[in-house]
Amino acid sequence: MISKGIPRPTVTRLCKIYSMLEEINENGHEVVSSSEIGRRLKVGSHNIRKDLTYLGETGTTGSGYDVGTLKDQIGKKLGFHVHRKACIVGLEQFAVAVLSQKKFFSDNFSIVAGFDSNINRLETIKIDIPLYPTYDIPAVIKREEIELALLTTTGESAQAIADKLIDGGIRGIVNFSPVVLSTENRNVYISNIDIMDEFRLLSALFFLENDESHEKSG
Amino acid sequence: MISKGIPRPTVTRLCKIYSMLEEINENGHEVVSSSEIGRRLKVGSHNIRKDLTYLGETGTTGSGYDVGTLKDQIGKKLGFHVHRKACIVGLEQFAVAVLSQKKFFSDNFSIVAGFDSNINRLETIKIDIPLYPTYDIPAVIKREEIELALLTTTGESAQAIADKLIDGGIRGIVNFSPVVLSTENRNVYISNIDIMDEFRLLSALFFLENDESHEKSG
DNA sequence: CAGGAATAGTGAAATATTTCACGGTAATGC
DNA sequence: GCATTACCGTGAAATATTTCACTATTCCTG
Repeated sequence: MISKGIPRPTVTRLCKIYSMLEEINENGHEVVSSSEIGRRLKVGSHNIRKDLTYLGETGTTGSGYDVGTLKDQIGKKLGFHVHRKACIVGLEQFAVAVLSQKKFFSDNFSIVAGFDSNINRLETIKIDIPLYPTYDIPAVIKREEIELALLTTTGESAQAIADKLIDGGIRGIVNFSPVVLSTENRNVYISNIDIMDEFRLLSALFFLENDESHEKSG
Repeated sequence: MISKGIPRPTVTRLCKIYSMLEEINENGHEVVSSSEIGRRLKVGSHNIRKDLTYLGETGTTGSGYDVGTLKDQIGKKLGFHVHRKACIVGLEQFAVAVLSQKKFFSDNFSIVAGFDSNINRLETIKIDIPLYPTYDIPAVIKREEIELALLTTTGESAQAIADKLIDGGIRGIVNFSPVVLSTENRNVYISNIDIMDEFRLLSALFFLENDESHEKSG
């Protein structure tokens, strides 16, 4: 029983490491060290090695990790070998931008449905995934066994849409609308992404940096 | 010396609380309790109250926080009273979607410049902010005293763009390209946002949830 | 204005996470 | 094949963060 309760920060880093390994692999490198990974992620190599211990027997050599093997091990541990279906709700500019990226139709995920409350938009958009009105959300989620959703609607409708998604049995929602979604349902994971919040966080960080260096000398 | 070294998780939550307070304020509510905030953020009320102690004398009553006052206090502590200029690099669909949102031109931030390596695109886009080619990045950043950047280019050019931004003296970068940016410069904060990574994280979380509930009973 | 209910503030305890230090293993060079 | 170097794995120590328990304050009701 080596593996048990992987800490959340570790899971987050493993996901990033996985992405990085894909990238490294494309560039033709075959081995990578914990310090190299750490440098890229701005995290100590200790931390990376610790993270990797949660994979069980990491099966690595005494001189770096084999990129392909490590990627597979992370993938197996975190379930990336299971292909998952996703949908996108809200079909305005932002959604179109996302849908134009090929990677959302290969790899581990594929977007298999789009929803919008504006029926007219469904007909004018030229995308080769099936499009539905939002009232069909629960039915389509169930029928297609969709597990993930990318929510790009306005703040006003976001919570109602989320409720529909959850009603259909969605497992994860990436929320790009500017409101914080909430649900009592413990089976659903929600990731709220808000550019304005990111701006705020960054500006707070460098603001506090100055602020706190004052206080150190006081 | 009540205030000192606010923990990073606390800063992150305070930013979210700030956004939430703006929202609550619009809906006309005047007071809010720690448990209400916690419920929305999926965090314990203890945690919220602890977070708020970092504001110094929070000056609240024994029955909830005054929404406007609390917002101002967070804003003052995190530096949101200082208006900051931002720029956007990469002017394709995603950028257009962002630029159509009014909030990026009011409040605490304003986008005052756009950059793209494709000179032709600069002329065809109809947006009322000044547009420049990417080689002008350092000069414009310095001249306009831009502190934040939203990076929406492809992965290939992202790091080179980031270097230019940093060269110009940028303080924070929100990176929407799919590569993890890195810099040795300790004065620059970078937030990497990758939708694919979010999908991975969410799917890992619910995958592990099942996995770990097995192990509990074993 | 007294009693009860709801809520904030906070030091201390409990937990979680990161960092460290060091033993051990594989490749490299002589 | 021996020494050197670069690296991983990991329990233990150090830190950071969250949770708790309890006191004090305000509001509400009668």
